[in-house]
Amino acid sequence: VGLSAQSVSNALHNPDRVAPATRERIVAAVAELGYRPNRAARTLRKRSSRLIGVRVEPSRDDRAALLRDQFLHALSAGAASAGWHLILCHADGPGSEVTAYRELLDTTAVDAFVLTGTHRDDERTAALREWGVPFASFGRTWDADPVDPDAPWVDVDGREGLRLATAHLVALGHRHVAHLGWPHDSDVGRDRRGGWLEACVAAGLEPGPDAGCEDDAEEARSSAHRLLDDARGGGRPTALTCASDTLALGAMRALAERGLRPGVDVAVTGFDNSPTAALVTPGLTSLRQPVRRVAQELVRMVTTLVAGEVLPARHVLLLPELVVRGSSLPAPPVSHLTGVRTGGPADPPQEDR
Amino acid sequence: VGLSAQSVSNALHNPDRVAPATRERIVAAVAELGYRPNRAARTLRKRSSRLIGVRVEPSRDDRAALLRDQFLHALSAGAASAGWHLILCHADGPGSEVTAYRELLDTTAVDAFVLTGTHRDDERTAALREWGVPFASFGRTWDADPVDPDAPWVDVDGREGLRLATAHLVALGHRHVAHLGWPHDSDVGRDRRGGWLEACVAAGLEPGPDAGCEDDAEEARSSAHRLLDDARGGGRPTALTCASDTLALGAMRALAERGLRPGVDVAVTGFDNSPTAALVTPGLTSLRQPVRRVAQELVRMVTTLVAGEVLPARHVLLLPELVVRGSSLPAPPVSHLTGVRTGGPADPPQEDR
DNA sequence: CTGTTAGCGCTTTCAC
DNA sequence: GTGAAAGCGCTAACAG
Repeated sequence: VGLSAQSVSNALHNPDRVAPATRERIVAAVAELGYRPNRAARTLRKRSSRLIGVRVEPSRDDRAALLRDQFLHALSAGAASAGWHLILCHADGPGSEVTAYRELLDTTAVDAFVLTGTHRDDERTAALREWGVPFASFGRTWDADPVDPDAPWVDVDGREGLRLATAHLVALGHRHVAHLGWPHDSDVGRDRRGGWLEACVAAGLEPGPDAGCEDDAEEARSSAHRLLDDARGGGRPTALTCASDTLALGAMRALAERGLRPGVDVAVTGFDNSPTAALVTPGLTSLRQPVRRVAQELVRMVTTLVAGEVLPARHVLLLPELVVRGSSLPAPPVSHLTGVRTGGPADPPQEDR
Repeated sequence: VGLSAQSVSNALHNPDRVAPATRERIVAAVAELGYRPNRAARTLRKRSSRLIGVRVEPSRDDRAALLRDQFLHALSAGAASAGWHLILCHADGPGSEVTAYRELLDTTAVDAFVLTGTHRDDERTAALREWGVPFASFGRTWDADPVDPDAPWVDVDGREGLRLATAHLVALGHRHVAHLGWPHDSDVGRDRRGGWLEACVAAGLEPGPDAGCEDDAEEARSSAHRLLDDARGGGRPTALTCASDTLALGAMRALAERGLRPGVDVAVTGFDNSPTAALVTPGLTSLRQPVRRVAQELVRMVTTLVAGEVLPARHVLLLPELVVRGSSLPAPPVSHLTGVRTGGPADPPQEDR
């Protein structure tokens, strides 16, 4: 346009440093010629790539881990709207994850990381903290470290979720509500179990039996059988709250093996509201995680941190929402001949607030 | 090490241009100092980023689209083992996808793309072809374009899959096998339906009724009801092959509404072997897509293309594998008291060949 | 076989 | 308000 490259750069990034008229001319030319700044050159110069590293974990076929797919999409959407991109980071084991992070960092390939499923004494948070790399985590860090328990995270309130589920069951008249959760050394598991316990106590009920097992449908099946043989809390449980959809689906299999109908004979609730929950018959009552909002918050956090600004809130705890389907409702599905259905695949469109 | 930067570069990328002794010295120093070449600088100089662009599509809650998650992981693994990385590309609508690709290209952010779910007259393949950008697709391009029907793809043989499923049902004694597929304008749907038809004919059976609907569990439910009311092919269908797990799950709901038991009263098969298939009760017989191999082939293809070499095979068609579970087996699940189970969540570990 | 030169496209700094 | 100079870290091309 007869101007120096510099003015173009300024016009695009420091609009106030350039005469309004000149700027207009430049912007017009940029649009017309379809000019796009070169990412690599900018990265080289600014030592910042506007790239967020995320690890994609291997999926196990026996887990209803579908949340991850939605999460990645939402995260990608959030990043895109802020002019950022996601780069996937591959690590085979838990140990190699830190190595993979280091490599991405050293090659100036990423500015920040988003972690998922952080746990107590997580080596990833420790490493990133030590390196001074911006990051945020989906899931509390559950950090016992008194030095800096302040790693930024966004999480969904599992305790409140299980309180909601349990209260829902109590409202339906259940007096013997059991819980199928994760092992006792799991912070998330303890949190969710706590919600069940609180709701039972709040309703003046003696809590039913509870069990903890890995997030595996087969283990859940055996554990559910044990719970159904247990009469603590006053008689066989008539309702079963589970810490995840995977566990709930395992429990539903146990019910089927005993000739019991989910909802009608024993109410079952899950957690995550995975697509599977809507697809099984009867539909699985579950707790929807506000994945979109989680992702938005995470992007906001890491971009803020990369900009060197201070976070308004280092921890965000969002509320899950109960989605009621047939697995917790006493009425059996109505015949197709009547055209009436009970909670099934045709849930109302899910506007993820 | 008292050597020039150049020799270091050579030692790492053109090992034969440097004296073996010098090279060893360099390699040792590199390891000791933890030197990592800067990605941005290399990209700038070589005009190549070793980045593959992939779009993550929005997930709908009513589809068992879990394959995507596994696929992304496998692709990431394949890329990593070749020294490449995946960058996620976000696009809201189908139109903006091409725009998003263009932007990633213009900023030299990516060297190639991997597409999924390509269809006839796909604007993405058209654009990438026109731009001369290396890409490969998971899913045939079904290209009717006679000019260059040669876009590289990897796909899974749906026709053979439905042949396998149908043959399995025929072997169990079913004589009235229906098919629940996708709309007739879907190439994939036609392909899978063809497999069912062929297997029926090969077994000397009059094909049962068939229906096509969108990949939506609710639509599948109504369609399944219609099929079960249909007596073409000689009597009410006793088996139902479906073009996807989502459809099969919708069909299983229809069965439940009629008081029919999957497997025992009407056999059902799906396609994809999504995690949901293993988690429902009874387990859903399905066709496993060799996702890992698909991903490996795709990475091999795009890296070969980027290197400017010629592809040994531009099209790779892989075979799915039948995974038999309770939904297609006549015996009802054995009581838990006996300890014996029929096809359920505890499938043997799945070594994705 | 090794070192020097140059330049990828951009932006920070500083004259003008 | 605008332009010139310099350099981010790397590697292709060539000279020594």
